[in-house]
Amino acid sequence: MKLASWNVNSIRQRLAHVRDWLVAEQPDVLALQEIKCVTADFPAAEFEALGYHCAVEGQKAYNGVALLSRLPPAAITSGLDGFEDEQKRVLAATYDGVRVFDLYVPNGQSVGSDKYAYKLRWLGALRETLRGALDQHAKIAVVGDFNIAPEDRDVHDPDAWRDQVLCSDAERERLQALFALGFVDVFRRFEQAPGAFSWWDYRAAAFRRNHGLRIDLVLASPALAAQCTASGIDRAPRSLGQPSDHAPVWAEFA
DNA sequence: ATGGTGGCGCGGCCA
Repeated sequence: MKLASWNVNSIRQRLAHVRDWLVAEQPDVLALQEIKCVTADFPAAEFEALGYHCAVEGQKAYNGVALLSRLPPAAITSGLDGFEDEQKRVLAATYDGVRVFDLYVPNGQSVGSDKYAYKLRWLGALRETLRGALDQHAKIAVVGDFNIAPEDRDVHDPDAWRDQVLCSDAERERLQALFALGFVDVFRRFEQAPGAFSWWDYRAAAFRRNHGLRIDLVLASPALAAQCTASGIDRAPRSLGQPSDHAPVWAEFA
């Protein structure tokens, strides 16, 4: 099973890129974030024509997540347990016994802001949701835009980013709390070249200079991580015209 | 350089 995740920054603007990538890479599941449209406006028919099922949690203008899959989704849920939220950031479904969570973690804006406090609360609720899910499912994948660079090697200039949002200790501790549940950042299970990032700011020629962060992750529960055979980041779509600011990330499971 | 670019939707917010 090949699982992938891509923050597309508007599915309506990125439809051609996503369609081309699906045809080329044939993932079994592609989790999308920042679709930036209501569910009724999601171009489901375009993906169904390629043989993909769609589960969509849309929102006007901001956020929004969707799951595209070869198999039909089972047991679709949205949101975090016990966390009321207007913002559509979480969608989960089960495929062939694998529970897949698609996340668009809050950005947090800046350390100390109201949005940062919301991000930390949200990550606390995520931890509780995943702890509960582990009681129900052995094989869980948690994929998406985590808006946290796990370590300094995931940051092009760690000193410049020190204590900034996406890199602060409190955010990294919340991510470590997921690892403490047994989840594994499968990308790091494999040999990777340095400077492997998944997001580059649109400004200041950041992609050309590889001024990026690795903030898009595939986490796997212990039983699923044991089946992981490969993981990577596909930089190619980021170099196309009118790209998303994120690249797709993927992992394969036996 | 207190900037820069991009999306939504049409002024300002968000990333």
